[in-house]
Amino acid sequence: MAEKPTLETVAKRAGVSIPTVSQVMRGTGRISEKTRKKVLQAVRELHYVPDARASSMRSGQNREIGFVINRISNPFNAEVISGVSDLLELEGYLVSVLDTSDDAERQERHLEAFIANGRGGLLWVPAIETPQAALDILTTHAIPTVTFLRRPEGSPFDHVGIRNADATAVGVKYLAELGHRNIAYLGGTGMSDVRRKRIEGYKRILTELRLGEPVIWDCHDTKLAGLNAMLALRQAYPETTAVICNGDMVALGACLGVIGSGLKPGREVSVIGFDDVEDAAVSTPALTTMAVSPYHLGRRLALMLLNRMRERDMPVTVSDVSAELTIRETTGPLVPPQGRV
Amino acid sequence: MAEKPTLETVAKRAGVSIPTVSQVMRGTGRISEKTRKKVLQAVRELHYVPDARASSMRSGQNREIGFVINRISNPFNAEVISGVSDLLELEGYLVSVLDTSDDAERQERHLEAFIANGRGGLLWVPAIETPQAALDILTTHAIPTVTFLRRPEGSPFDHVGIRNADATAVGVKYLAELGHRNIAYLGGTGMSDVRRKRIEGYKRILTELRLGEPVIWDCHDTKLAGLNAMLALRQAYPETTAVICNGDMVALGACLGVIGSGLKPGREVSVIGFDDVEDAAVSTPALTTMAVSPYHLGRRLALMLLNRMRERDMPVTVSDVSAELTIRETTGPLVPPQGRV
DNA sequence: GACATTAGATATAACGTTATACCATGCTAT
DNA sequence: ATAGCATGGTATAACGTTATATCTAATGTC
Repeated sequence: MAEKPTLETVAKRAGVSIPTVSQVMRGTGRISEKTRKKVLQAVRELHYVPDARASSMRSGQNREIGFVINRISNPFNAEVISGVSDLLELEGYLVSVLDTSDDAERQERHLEAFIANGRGGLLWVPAIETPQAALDILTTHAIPTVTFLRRPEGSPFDHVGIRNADATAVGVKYLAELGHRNIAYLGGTGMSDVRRKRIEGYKRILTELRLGEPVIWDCHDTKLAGLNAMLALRQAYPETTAVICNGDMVALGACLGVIGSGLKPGREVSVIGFDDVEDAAVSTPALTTMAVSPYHLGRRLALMLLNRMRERDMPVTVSDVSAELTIRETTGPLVPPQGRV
Repeated sequence: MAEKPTLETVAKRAGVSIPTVSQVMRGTGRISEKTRKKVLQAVRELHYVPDARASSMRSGQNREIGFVINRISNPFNAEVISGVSDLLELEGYLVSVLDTSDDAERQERHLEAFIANGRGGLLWVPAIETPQAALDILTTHAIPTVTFLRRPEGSPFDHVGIRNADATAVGVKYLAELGHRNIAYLGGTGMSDVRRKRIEGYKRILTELRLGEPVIWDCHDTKLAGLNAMLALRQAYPETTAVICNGDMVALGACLGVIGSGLKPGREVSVIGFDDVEDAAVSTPALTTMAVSPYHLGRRLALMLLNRMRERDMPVTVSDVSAELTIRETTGPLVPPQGRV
């Protein structure tokens, strides 16, 4: 039932002034060992916790960092969050995560709330249909921001991403070397920056290697959607013998679809994923995928934000890391439809 | 480069006083349509966003709610977060998520930060080794709190959980009816409230049905851990023909382990999971599991917090929902080890 | 012994809001 | 004409901190 303790309460109990308590809490100023002890004692007794709002308002500093992300539940994102948190917490920051579900309106609410709370910095995976206004509001409020994965048109922010076009090309090329000629791109909806780049790489290598016409099949980024999409795709384009997917979840679903058709991934149909989530190595058959280490990507992301926060007028940095072709069991040489060659 | 806009800036530009702007923003007080228009115009021009810290400090209200959770990346938790967010955002609240990784020290930092920011309410999955002190600090600061899944000893908070003991007993009983006599409990580490309850139910039904001695096998709550644990378990107790698992991830891993031994889940070894995550229905073979709807659980959780926030001195409520046996393909009648009966 | 220096503390104002109380008007009723 | 009352707005203080300036002893210097 006790009143919420404040600096004043503590000061009274310790028999000192308010600024003294404040200085003890922060370890600044000149304080004798004797009064320090007295104050800390009072703090303990009252369970005093400084009010971060008042503090950050007055000092203009906030050790809380926001991570506005498109889907918390995506395992890839979840691992990124781990990497980010581990590094930032070591530096004394706190990371709180806001999920937009890729909904631009929800995202706008979150960004506003973020600004309203005067947070120290922002990590941001922009929602797919992010309007220019969202960028503007962040710049006018001078929020240190680093975007992740998706980089909106004309963004003035630092960025950590993936070499999507190159990675996809590498994957398709590998499939071509295995003898596949009808290679589809499976997964994703709408035209996010990421997907556009990947499809760009896909088309580029297709024409470069003089393979067939591009086949692009939309679906959401879940296993179930991948499963259904794979079935539908094989119905529409039965000549397809290999797919490269927009993400591991889709790829894992696609494998289930292949199995469901009585075939075997890596035999009749080859499947390549993207991300290398934990499950990829563990599922059966183990998924061939374009691997990036989400945990380390998270650390890099956090690091870049720290730099930006320390040096507000650094030139804008864009850091794209490459993905590595990780060959497992869902890819294999082309086998002719029936009988032997 | 413009200064950060405040009520003062807006007031000056609109040619009115500070309180007037404040009232327009909140839609309170008596304001003529004419000045309202003027003020809103100025707000738009300056991209003014109210400072939530100042506001919540003065008014004692905070529309931000924290969800301190043990593992964001757990798919079950991720779906709960969706349910929570959807409901609370509809009510005008903002949900920010903090991940403890089941680490008591990290959890303490998060709870302190939570209090420091004077958030409106707390949803909390306590870390496994949560000390009494963590409960104390929340009560002394009078934070409206609802715990989820795990209920610490002597907790004074509202709670939403699962009828763990009963659910586990139902699952084991079903396995027994299929003819299984050697049924192991697989998964979990340490003795969280949840696991204790489930094991309690497991042992109770075992003695009630006069089945064999309990076999309890620890492992972390991931697919990979489940896989390895299953292999080890079969090594140590080859007579085991059925397992009930601490969670779907473990169960899915266990199935992989069974497959890896050249056997088939639902045939030689039956597996039951817990939670019914999205993957459970989609994996092959589809997982039999004790289903609770995480999304709806999340909504219920959110609702309970809202009640508590509105009515601070309501009696403490504990709401345990029951899980439903959802039979799919990983359970089947006992088949004798070799040859026919 | 006068003066500067330092250690150890404090008084005061400010951060951007909102709650409360108050003050002008103009209008109605008598 | 004047009390009474809405209507539309403002002055002021307070929320809990921290930055800045200031103050008092005690110590050191010559």
